[in-house]
Amino acid sequence: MHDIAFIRTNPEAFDAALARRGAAPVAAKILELDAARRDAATRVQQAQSRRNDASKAIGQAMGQGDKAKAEALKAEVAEIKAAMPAWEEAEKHANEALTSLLEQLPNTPASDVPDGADENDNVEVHSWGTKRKFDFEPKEHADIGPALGMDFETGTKLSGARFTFLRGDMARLHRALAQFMLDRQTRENGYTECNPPVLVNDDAMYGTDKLPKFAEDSFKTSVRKPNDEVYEDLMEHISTQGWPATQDGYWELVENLKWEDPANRRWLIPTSEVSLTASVAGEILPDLAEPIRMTAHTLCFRSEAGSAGKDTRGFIRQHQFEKVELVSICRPEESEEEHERMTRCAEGILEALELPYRKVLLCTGDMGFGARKTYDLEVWLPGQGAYREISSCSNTGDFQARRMNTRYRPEGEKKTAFVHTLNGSGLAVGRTLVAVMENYQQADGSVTVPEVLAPYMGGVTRLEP
RNA sequence: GGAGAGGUGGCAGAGUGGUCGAAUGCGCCGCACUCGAAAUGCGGUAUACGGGCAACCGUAUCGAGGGUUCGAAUCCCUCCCUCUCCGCCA
Repeated sequence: MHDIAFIRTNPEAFDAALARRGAAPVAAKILELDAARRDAATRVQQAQSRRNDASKAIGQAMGQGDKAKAEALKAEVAEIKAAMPAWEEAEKHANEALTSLLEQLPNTPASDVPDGADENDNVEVHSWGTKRKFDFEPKEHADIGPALGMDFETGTKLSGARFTFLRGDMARLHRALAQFMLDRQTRENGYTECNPPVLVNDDAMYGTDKLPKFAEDSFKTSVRKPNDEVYEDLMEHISTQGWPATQDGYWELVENLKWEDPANRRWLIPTSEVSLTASVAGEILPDLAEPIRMTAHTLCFRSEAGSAGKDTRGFIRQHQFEKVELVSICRPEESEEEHERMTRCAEGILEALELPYRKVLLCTGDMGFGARKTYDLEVWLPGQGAYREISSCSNTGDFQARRMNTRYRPEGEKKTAFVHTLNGSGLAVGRTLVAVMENYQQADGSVTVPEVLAPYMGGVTRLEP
């Protein structure tokens, strides 16, 4: 969410910043709604003020036993009150219009983010590692996986496309990767291990800018309203609109009733960024002398609604996957440094696993909705002969903090200020498994286990067909 | 799932229709006393929005939302959450 005070004083700068992301100018519309909102609010407040004064006077008059005066004042208040609902409505409408406009606008990019339309305009910051020379044709993970316990067919049988069933040492290797990442981020990088809910409410999703714009990208639990509530809805409809003319019309009406209870539905988190970041929603944190650093290894769920036909083969793009997430909550002046640090913490995993990668600074056109600056880490996949995203580290500035109202008290200051929030993958476990398979594959179709994982593999050093 | 109790400031806790943004205590900040500290005394101590150069003023907020009323922390309705007991359960 954007700072309305900033837009008021810098409308051109605001439009210019959003234009870098390809958005049409909106500042004028925002200011118009803002002015309408404030005008209505002021009138409401003035009316309330007069009402409050009169009500106090009534209390005093009654205390002195002056009934006539009290009655006269009551009549006056009645008049004041008559004018209020119209302004209250006006304020409410302007407010809603303003909010629904603002919540659809992406974050403004940081000044050092390159302009660009899509991933082709991203800028490589550096690359690491040496691509292995193969004395055979390296295969894609999807080709060597099935013989090693990566069972796509059973996943599909149970749950459909984009679900996979891991067995044996393949499942163990997957677990080992997650364990290794989590241990590394907690023991060496100072993140606090967390185990958060993976089902969250609307507020958590909204605060981390996944709602309202990206509802289709997430799965949600559907909770039915109690039958008597649905019945009430039905009766209300019939009492206002009358009975449907035909039996079919009746069934259609029943079909179209809102059976879902929005208050009790939960979203399956698309990333534990949601749970970890929203854990500080609504709070005023002491002084943030040290950033709050949290990590969690969780399941993540994505409907992949916009990716039909993309990466349908293999383990790259699943509806359900695991990720070790990094989240930092820090002071505004420290977030850039924290962003670099967080990215380093993710890079450290790839380096420990000796997986070649490159670090990419995303251009304005490729950044996520809430980000003001993002680094992607792309791992080298020799089987595919391509770099593929394995981590994304974003600084959202105060964008999420405003949405979820998370503040801190700067030392020595009386006023609170919004925190900055950052999130990054450290790393996506499934894609790391893919990278290990493709980089550590042998001519006979086996895969050797990276050395750093030895403590987690119980003596298994190689996945054999 | 059933029965009951409850949700008030940083914390504890009073307040059941009026001058209550809210007693009191603790905590915290400042001042006084002191060589210094403790103890004591005095004063201060929520958040957001709007207006004002500012001092400051106005409005809202007592779990959330709605209602009654001239006026709601207080009365009514709905929901959420916490605690206790029973049941069930990994």
